[in-house]
Amino acid sequence: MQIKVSWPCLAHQEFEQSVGLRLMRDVDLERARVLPLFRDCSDDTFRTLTAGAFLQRFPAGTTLLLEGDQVDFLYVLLDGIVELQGTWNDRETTLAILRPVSTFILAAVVLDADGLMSARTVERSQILMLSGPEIRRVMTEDAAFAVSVAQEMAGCYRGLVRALKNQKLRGGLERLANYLITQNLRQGGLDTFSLPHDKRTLASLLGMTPENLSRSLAALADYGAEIHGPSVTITRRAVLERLAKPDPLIDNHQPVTDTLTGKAQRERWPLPDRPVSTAG
Amino acid sequence: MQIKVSWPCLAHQEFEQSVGLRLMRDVDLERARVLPLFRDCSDDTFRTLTAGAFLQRFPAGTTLLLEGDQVDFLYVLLDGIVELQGTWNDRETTLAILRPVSTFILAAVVLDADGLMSARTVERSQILMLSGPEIRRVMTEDAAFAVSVAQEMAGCYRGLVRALKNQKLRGGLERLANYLITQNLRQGGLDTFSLPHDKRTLASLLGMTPENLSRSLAALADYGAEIHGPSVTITRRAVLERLAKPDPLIDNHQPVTDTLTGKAQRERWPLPDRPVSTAG
DNA sequence: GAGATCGTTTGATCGAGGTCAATTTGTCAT
DNA sequence: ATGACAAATTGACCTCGATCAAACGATCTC
Repeated sequence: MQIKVSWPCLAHQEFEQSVGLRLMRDVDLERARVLPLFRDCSDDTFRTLTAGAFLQRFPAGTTLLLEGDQVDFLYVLLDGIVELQGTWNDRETTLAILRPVSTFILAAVVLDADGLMSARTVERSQILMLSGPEIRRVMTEDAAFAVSVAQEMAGCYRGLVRALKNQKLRGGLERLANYLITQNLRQGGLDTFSLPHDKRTLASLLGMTPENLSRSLAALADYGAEIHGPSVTITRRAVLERLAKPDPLIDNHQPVTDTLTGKAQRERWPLPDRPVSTAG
Repeated sequence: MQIKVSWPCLAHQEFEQSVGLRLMRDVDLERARVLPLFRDCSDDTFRTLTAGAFLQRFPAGTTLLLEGDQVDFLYVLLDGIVELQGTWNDRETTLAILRPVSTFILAAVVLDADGLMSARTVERSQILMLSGPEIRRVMTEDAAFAVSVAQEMAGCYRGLVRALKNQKLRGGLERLANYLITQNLRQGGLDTFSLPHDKRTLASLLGMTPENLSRSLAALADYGAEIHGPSVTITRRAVLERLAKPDPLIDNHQPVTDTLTGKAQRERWPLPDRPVSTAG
């Protein structure tokens, strides 16, 4: 299904739409262009990459990639929510929840290796798929693009270091408290906000069972946070923070303003679930 | 393909030696040149990077870098052992143990950010230090080098994905069993081999307390592995593997032959502690 | 509206793993 | 050897978090 395009003919378009697959429109190109990954590359590079790319809509619950699979594409989540998960011995854990605009499985693409995690859509999602071989080829020709890839990888890496420290150094209640603080800041810092996912998923992300998450949420009433359904109210922030002890070397509290650029913007990933808005 | 560096004047050399600091000799340059990170870059790039670099010996137990510090250098461990650790709230955990030849804190260098982990020497170590700003500058000019950096980062990233899955999906005994199997394969696969670190460090790497590691080691007698001091003997491999259930998507069993190249070689890092021999 | 289904909550129980303390072993310097 | 110190082991105990089971609530279908 290689596509070599100026622009799609009608028949092509009809076919693609029938399977939820489309070539890229200008609007979509715009959205991709402003990503840190593509912002600095040459027009030529960008054109090459997007020419062979395509855009697809997936319904909720679709498995995009199974761990162990050969990875043929770099995925860019433009709309919707995607969960990255790992499995072993009938156990399953959520490694990250992605919101637009995020890339994923870049590492596997760079190394032409198989994926170490599965990816599935949590909600109906629009995803841009770029040819893996093309990415690798283009990297060797456009230093600026290769640098962007390295920076993106570095950001992802640091996200994972944070996640690992979070997991090894903190207990469940502490992880939860920090998650709420982070989430609160990301959503604007008001005293009341809402949980962005169902609790089953959240529990898996935090490395606990749903039962335990439920109890922990209740327990936070004594520590300045009250939860009713998906709604969270921080009643005594100081108390909550005394429990959570947030640390810039573990928690990334980037408030995600659209104007944010540079190194801060760069460390953008397995931050369990932070909306990184595109500047477009 | 030797690189002629302009050699330091005598006074300079004396000063440097007095603090255990040296510019690089040809032998050292050779060792660095064959690293995946430098193998593909131009002679020009390599010369630029190494000209401003220097080599230093550190005694055991030296803290090279404290988490949160600004990172000015890319470190390359040429000899010895280095531990990467993270801290929070008076707790401490080992994130990786590095053996020659490994680079570390590359992500922080790429993004010009502060380090998320501390680094300290476990044994007397020889370390090559390359200017961070130089690395960033050179990346933009030599696409091949930028690609190498991206690949190195991708390898490190995948190592961390494995570590996180290992931590979240397995229990302590399972982590230990898999550690032994991996270690055994790395050391040649004989039935008897030895633990490469003291048990305190190993416990921290595996995410458990020293007391628990001790008990777990004893418990493995029932699962086909007997441990006496630092010596491990696998008595019934099948039984041990039935407990461990090793998985290529978590455990990297690369036997580290010197001739190994390509994508396998590429995924080389936070593999808790595997000797990556330089091909030289 | 009745029933089915799924996610969440709650309770009771159990096991893994952490903590504290005491003992043993090993290593090194005197 | 002896003593000193650190590492490793062992035991007792307790906490955290997992598991099993049941009840509850919301949503959807019929």
